[in-house]
Amino acid sequence: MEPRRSEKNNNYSEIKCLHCLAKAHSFCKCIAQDKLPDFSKISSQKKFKDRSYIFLQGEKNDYFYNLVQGNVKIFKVFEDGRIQILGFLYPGDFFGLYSSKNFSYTAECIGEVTCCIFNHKDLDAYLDKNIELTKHLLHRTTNELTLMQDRVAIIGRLSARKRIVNFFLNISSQRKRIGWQENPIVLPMTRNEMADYLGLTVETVSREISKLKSEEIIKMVDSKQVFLNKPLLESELSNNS
Amino acid sequence: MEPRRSEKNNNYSEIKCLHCLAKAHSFCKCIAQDKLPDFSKISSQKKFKDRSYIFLQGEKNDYFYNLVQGNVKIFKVFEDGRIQILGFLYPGDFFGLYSSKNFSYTAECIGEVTCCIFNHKDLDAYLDKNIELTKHLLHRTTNELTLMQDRVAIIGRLSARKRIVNFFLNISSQRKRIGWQENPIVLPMTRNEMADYLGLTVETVSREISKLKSEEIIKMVDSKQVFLNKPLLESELSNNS
DNA sequence: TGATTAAATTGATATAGATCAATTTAAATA
DNA sequence: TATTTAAATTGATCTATATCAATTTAATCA
Repeated sequence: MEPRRSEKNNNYSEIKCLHCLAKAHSFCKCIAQDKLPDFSKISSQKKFKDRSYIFLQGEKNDYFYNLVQGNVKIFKVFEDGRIQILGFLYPGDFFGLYSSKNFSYTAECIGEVTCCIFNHKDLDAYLDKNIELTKHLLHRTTNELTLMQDRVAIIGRLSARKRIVNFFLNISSQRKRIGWQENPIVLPMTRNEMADYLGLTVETVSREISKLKSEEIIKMVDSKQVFLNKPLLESELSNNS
Repeated sequence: MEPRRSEKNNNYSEIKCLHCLAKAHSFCKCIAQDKLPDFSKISSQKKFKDRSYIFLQGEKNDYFYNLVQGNVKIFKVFEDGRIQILGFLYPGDFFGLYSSKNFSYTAECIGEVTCCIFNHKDLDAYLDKNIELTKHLLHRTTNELTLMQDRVAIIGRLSARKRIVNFFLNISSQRKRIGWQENPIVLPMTRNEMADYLGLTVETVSREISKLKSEEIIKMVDSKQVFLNKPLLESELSNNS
């Protein structure tokens, strides 16, 4: 009989949100337990393979995504093939944006990824019923805006060395925020991706990291793990020489 | 007797929104006529002098601002005095952000300015009563975020020339949007401010503008007005040489 | 209106970071 | 485990933009 379980789709429909791993960090964390089954209905979960595209810059944007598992990078591509990475996303981050224009960037999976997918219309209708959620989404979006403003300033005005130092410190505090160890940090991205994120070239990133190593401001645990001498890094940032 | 007019303050209290010049472009444009007197009560209007600061980076942020008249620039200052301008604001733009952290940038008047000022608490309480407004604010903030992402890509990856070309074209379409003439554009800011906005120096801005002039891609009507050869400018942007 | 101050332009030079190229190291795969 | 492929590092050189400095033009003020 299965009266309701299979009514909508194969995504556990009404129960998936109850067991969601990312809920604690997601925009939907403010939804009360008893409202979750209803909320569950307006999204579906989908898995993506390593390096697959979730959507492409320029495509029609009808969906809003919430990252549940894995990492996603969002980036813009220029006519000449140059790339600017806008962000490396973590579980609980949302993307695709809440508006029905075209995607202004591409979203690509780094490793295996699971996302919740919301149709704009459905999400919009749900927001009408839940002002708390709407306000929370507004807060999160405002926060994203502030971070993006920081990046404009960093890319517009800081030297390569300072951009990298700042990048390391940011990763460290991000890790702390979500309860991971803040010191040896892990760089899940390649040097090339770091460069594309910081508005630099691989070579410059590599050279500057080498310098920081030789000055013992950082220490490589292995090629992906970096131990930070935080006081020295902080002083690097406020150093006007 | 004046039973209600002076109840709250000297800001026309309940009627100022009815006559607001900026309403058509403001986040509050979705508020119905009959709800305006109530909405009017949660903000006050204030005038600011040319070059005065509305708030400073780092100060406690208890207010949300909506620009009614004039222009405002928002910018970040670094320890060494360098500046990164985040935006030149027009009537209908909001700033100060809807969140109670510290201001992450400074807001300064360009010319005489009039602002609507909202206390966070009061605005927050009002949003609870008006989901339409909350959603609209979310939309606008999302839009700001998209624009800021564009700027990260532009500053991170485009040459000085392309940044300037893009800047001119943006001003032109912004003017069109608010119903002003889109071709000779007016540059209300100094070359120095342009440089601080684009992550360049004055000298570079000046030189690149001179080149565009000599190549007849732009033509100066006077030092502040620029006539754009739009097709040529557009092709500059997609030019990979 | 002339004097003062600020803004913009132009030139000469320096340099941070890009580009091109080779090598080393690490990761993926047969 | 050896082989292939990709990522990272390092070197040599170039170039776009910054810096320093002088001049011109425009704006402000007494």
